[in-house]
Amino acid sequence: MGLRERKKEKTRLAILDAALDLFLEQGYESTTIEQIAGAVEISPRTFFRYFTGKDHLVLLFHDHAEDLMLEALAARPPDEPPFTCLMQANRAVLADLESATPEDAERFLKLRRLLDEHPRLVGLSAARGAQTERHLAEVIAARRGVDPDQDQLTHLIVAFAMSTMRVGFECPRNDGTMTEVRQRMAESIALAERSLRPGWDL
Amino acid sequence: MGLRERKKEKTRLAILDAALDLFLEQGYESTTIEQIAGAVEISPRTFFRYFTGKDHLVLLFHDHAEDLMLEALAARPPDEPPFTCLMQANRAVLADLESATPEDAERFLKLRRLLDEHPRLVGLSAARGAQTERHLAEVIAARRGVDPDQDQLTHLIVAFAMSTMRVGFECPRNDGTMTEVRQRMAESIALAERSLRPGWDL
DNA sequence: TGACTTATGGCACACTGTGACAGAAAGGTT
DNA sequence: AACCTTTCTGTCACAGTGTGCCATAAGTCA
Repeated sequence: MGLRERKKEKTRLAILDAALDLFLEQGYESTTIEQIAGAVEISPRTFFRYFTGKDHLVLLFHDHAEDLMLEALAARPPDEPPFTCLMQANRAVLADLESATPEDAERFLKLRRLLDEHPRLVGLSAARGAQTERHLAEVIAARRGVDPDQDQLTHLIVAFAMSTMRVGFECPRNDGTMTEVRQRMAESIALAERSLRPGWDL
Repeated sequence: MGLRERKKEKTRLAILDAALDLFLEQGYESTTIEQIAGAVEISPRTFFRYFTGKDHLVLLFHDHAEDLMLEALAARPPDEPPFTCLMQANRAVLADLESATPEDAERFLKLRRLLDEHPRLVGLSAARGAQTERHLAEVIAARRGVDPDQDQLTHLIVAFAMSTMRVGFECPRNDGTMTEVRQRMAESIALAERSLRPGWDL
């Protein structure tokens, strides 16, 4: 990896970290791009070359999680029931989180605190989730051999799976440690699996 | 009702109708507030006195639906299982839709077409849905006698109910008639009810 | 070194959204 | 009718977001 790319990645993380701290200090809305750019000594114009906007900073994890889920899904045996697959994909995201560097773990926990404090960001998160839902629905529809535009069950399966994930991550305000998140997420998955009728997703 | 209020309501609907048509004609993003205001001959400033922004126009139905659901929920017997209640609340929204004036029905169908054509608006819709989910979770938590900040099952119940609603409304692209929407919605509710274990929500 | 590719900063611009203020319209009173 | 009060409206000013364009600076490679 050349100097150029290393420098870019460094700037990228510097922006992200500065932004997260500013958001937590003075709130999301009241933090301007100009302030973020100022904190890492770049021009506001350059900020937009790294991120599409303030929102993007909050959704980095969602981007990553979606990638992981699609990967995990592709790796599952084709005859595995769809909801089971999706739960495995959820666990894959969780596993990735646990194997993250301390820096990334800290970023994730900061993000979680941010979501707890700013309901608007939960909305943002949900909007991004809708996008992921569409992508997952494509894959699950293909697995089930149905047309994603016609089959409601496919969408219901994906929506339930995403709900499970969201509830595990967002819902009960926790003390903000990684193990706590792990527990909550596992609890949510167990709850969902126990709530559904066997074979409902076939 | 005085002249003043009648006039306001007229302007309100004029803005809404003009906006929906413009959105469908030239797309959501490429329609500016200035154009909408121009179409109904008001100043852009006045637009913001009727609606908080372009988004608000798309979310009027969601506002209404949330009100209906909260009302319906309050009217259900206190010992009814939570998910059953929520499904009844969903049906209440559907019933309201069916008893709507032809004008309102047309607005709703235009909105649906809009959502089909603009994925970003689906995200918007999901963000608004997250807000409704929080409100519903408060009510359901109270019903179940638990702390909404601690109980995951409450959030899962609400999330599943909202998923059911969303899938019924958004998912399979239909031909755009009111009876079609009714069928899809009923199908989605039936699907959800059949998928869950009896007593899972207690 | 010199020629190249790419990143950056500055500028102009369109759009959204809000506060402040002055004038117009509606409502009520005598 | 004339009057005052309340509410709505338009104009102006302003901060913030986000994008296209172009010159310049920094990195890459021969």
